Amino acid sequence: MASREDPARRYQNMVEKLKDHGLRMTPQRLAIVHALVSCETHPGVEDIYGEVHRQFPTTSLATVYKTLSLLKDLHEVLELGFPHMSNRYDGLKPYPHPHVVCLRCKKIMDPELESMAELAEEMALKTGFTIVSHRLDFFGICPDCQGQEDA
Amino acid sequence: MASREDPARRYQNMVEKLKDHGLRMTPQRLAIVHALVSCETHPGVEDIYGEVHRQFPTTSLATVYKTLSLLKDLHEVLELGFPHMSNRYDGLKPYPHPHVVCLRCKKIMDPELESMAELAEEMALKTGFTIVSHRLDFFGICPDCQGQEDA
DNA sequence: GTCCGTGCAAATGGTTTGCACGACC
DNA sequence: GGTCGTGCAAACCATTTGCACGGAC
Repeated sequence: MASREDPARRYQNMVEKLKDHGLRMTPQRLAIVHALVSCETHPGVEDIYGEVHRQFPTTSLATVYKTLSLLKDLHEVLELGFPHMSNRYDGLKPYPHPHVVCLRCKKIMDPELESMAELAEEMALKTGFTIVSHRLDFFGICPDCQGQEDA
Repeated sequence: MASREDPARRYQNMVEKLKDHGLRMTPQRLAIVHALVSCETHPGVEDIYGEVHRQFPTTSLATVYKTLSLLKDLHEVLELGFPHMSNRYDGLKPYPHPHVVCLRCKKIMDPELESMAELAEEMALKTGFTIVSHRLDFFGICPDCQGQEDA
């Protein structure tokens, strides 16, 4: 039973969505979609570019950016922008959810937190805002990096 | 009784902190600190620059950035970076806390939410991360903007 | 055959930096 | 008087855009 974040299913979803919108399925686009669903670690543009470039050495960074922008508009990928590091992308769970970022190795993980929906609700009530999205990030040091001496 | 976010108190705190670190109190710096504490709306660099520039017309944007960077390092101001809009600053509550951002008028407010500490705790337990900071933003439409027709 | 997507290169824009003059202590 | 801060201009750098060729349908 494939979960909602099953890579194969997500791959199909993305391809279908692109086709449904009359967009052409080029090898580069397929490779970008594949890179997105094959990576649990919230890849950056350079990661995706590297992956795609291995298969299609003429691929440009601009194409990666353009395709990511498309998928973002179709709500098939979640873009995580950071002030002091380049964007990271989540194609497996393309909806707002909490993240934990390791400040040392830049790894990004998805913690299990249930209470976000309630928090958004509480927010809307207290402020009168109509909430359309949110962003919750924790920053710290991951278990792997805690053992290491060097800064 | 001045609250912890009292502008006058925050102004004093910042000035003291700067002095304690052997930093010079120039008129520009005082004006920047003043602009920071006089604004409830999480001003952007341009806002602060505008305010300071009114008093000291020779002031440059670079000076504003440099001073903000200093205050940030001293944990006397909270910097809020956003992917698609320029940084906003909070000198009244220079510690991590939730924000609500109006997508239309770019207003930023501080909602009252208690449960963040527990959430961070839960996070640390579940992931093994040592959490050092966090960021929680809600995005939506504020009450003032909900009445307006135009997009 | 038509139109869209690609890839190159140049532009963008907020932020940062280098440097020389002038101001603070 | 020595050092730090300022202000100007140039550098930065991830991301975006313009445009002409080539590929998808």
